[in-house]
Amino acid sequence: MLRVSKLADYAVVVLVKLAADTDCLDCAVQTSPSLACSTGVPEPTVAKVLKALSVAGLVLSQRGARGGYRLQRKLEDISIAEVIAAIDGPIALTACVDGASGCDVRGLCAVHGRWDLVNDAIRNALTGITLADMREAGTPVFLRTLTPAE
Amino acid sequence: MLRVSKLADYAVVVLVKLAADTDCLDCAVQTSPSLACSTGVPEPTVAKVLKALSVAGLVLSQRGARGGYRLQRKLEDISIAEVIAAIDGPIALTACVDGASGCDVRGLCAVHGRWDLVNDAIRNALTGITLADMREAGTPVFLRTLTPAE
DNA sequence: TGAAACTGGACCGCTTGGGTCCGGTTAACC
DNA sequence: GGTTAACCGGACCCAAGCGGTCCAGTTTCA
Repeated sequence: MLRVSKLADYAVVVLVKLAADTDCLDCAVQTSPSLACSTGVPEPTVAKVLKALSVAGLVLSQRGARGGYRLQRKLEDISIAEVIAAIDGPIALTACVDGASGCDVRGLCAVHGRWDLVNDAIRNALTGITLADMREAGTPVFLRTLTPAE
Repeated sequence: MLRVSKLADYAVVVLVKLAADTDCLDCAVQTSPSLACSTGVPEPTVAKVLKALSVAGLVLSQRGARGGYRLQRKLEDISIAEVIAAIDGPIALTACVDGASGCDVRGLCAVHGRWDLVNDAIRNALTGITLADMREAGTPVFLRTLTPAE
């Protein structure tokens, strides 16, 4: 299904939320419990996401009392590709990308190493979209008549 | 990891192989056992892939003795997006795409409905690549300047 | 010194993809 | 007309990975 993990989805939500309340980067930090509350994502999950974003250099963490997280860069400077890579690892569609690991039928494979083409296309597409683009839809907080269509 | 399923990977391999031996569409069909042999993919798996490709209209199946499969269109007319959609279902990165099903925190979600942007970008990227492009790898053609965007 | 918050790791259940198997149906061939 | 070869359409099982949780440790502020 070519899906992105839920964690990556949460990461985008959390990052946008993180920017929404602290439009200046040096303002007060936000804690993971508060982010969990404002996003509706369970707190331990938020913590896990923030941790991954921290090691990836997308957010800054501040330990101790009055600690928390804040954005390290502006939303405009963070691409979706970076977020996905931070959470789910490098963007690689198949196992046999650049011959990394055991493609046991490589000798027979008619498209060996050609997924790189697809990978690059996807990567370029994701790099071209920033978190700021994602936020645009969210700002009208009365978001589109919540039709619980089911 | 934004991965594509192995089945979709196999599908591409099988389709390219299917075209390699029958460059004219009306030639003899190929059976799933023979495709399994020439691609190295287990036969039941090949059969499953071919079945899915058949219902998607990418290959034609011929039942009975001397039956088998053949391409319904040329490789140049089949995009990677179609193959992935045939195997893994519609290309949708997250569950909440176009509000399909239960995003239980939709009211809080700051990027509600914005993944469509990413989905479209991915879909366009995948639609622009055909199976013929994938096949080119068989010959040592360095037809691109594959600049990894990172 | 205690409380608040991040850090790092382990852990677990569930979903889902990958793979297999079997009976049924169709069509060519003898 | 019977046999055989191949697809068809399920059901089924196993393992890996993901989502989610928990806990002990560390850091910092009041």
